[in-house]
Amino acid sequence: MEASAVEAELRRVVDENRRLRGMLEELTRSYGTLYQQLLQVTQHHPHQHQHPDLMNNRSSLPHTHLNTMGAPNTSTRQLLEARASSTAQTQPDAGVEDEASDGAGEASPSLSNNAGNNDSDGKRKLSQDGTAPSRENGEQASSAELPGRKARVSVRARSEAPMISDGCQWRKYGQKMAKGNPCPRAYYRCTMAVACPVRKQVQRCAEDKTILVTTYEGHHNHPLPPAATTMANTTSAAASMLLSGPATSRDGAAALLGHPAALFHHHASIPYASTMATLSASAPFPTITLDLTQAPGSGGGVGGLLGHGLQRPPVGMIHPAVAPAMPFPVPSPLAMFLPQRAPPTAAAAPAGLVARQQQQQSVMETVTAAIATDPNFTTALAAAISSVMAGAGGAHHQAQPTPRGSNTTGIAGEADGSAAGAAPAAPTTTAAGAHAASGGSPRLATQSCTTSTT
DNA sequence: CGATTTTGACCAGCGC
DNA sequence: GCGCTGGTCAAAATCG
Repeated sequence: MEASAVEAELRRVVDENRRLRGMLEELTRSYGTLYQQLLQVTQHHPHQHQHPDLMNNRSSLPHTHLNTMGAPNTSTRQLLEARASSTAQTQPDAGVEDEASDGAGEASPSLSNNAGNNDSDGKRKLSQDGTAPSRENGEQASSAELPGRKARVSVRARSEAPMISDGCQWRKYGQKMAKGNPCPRAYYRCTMAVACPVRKQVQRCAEDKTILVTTYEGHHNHPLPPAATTMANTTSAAASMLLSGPATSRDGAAALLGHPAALFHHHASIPYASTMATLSASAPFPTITLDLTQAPGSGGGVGGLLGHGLQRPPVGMIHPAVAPAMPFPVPSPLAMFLPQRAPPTAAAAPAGLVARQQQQQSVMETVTAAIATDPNFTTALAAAISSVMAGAGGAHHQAQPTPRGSNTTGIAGEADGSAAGAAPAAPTTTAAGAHAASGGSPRLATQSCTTSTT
């Protein structure tokens, strides 16, 4: 009896495996189709905006927004289609530009409007931004953002270094002791351009000093190096998501809390946010936190994903300084947040080229293996795909507490107890970090999305 | 010597 | 109005 039961179960799993495989293949096809369409669109619509930020985004989109996804993504297609239509309706002047860029987000009213409306910058603006018409003009391109709202994107990453490497040049302009944290908070501004408005705060987590919390604010008004492009896209897109959310809501983040899928579908340009994003609805500034603290080996969700090889991007996107140290290639945006390690080995670059094809060929096998080795993951993947295919209405935002025990994600299962950070409502900053010890699966839905798209 | 960091002072917002 | 806090300035110090 028992043997037959096991056999039946095995058969069921095999069938499920086969079914999922088919779904993945379908997603792969969809991805390819979408990518081709995107290429066509970008080719047929030459630059219409001179804003360097937008230009930068456009050029980087195919790689950073799609490739880093690492896998087929029907929702991305849905996103682009939806955005293409919405763009045509709401921003006829913008053409397809916004479709390829981060759209309203990139124009980031958060900063542009801040430049004009936010009084906190008052006097400094006169001295710093007054000479930077590009900032004013370029970022005023977008009117989608509500005035006075200032989005921030917080990134949590484990790092021994005083500051994570994100590809940009920063100059420290201040340091303060923040209340409730023995570690000082450092203030940096981007120095890659004279009047670049981007600033960031760096502070170690009070609970776990190995975690470095970097908060970005603003949008670069200059071209970015490749290493920084993805980061900029990610943060700006995340910020735009917060700021361009339902206009009727006082807080876009709050609105999104109930629709995590909206985050994913509406802003697929946030390649990783769906994996570990936490939205703060009540903070002075709408803040989205990208939690990258759960590196491989820590038992965290992200590590679980990486461990399963599901976030394999094209090797070209691998951060050379980190990739060699990772069990699997890490998307550059992730890699750049990881603790800086020794310089890349000589074998890193060539190995990447060689591995590229091998990876593409073995992704399916890897996924299959992952599914086979983690039953929970199977369920998670199925649920994720189902949720994606069902549209944006089916998921729950991670910030909404999920009943304990409903551990349906393989990630959560693997990270059960340690990384299933309960971030109920996340009142202030980020509660999704590895230090969040309470159970639940607040990231259930968004992780599922990630699972299905990476 | 220019760029960057340090650090005390200043300012604005907010709560009481 | 006052005090607290976060954020920034800017002179001095330090670095390369």
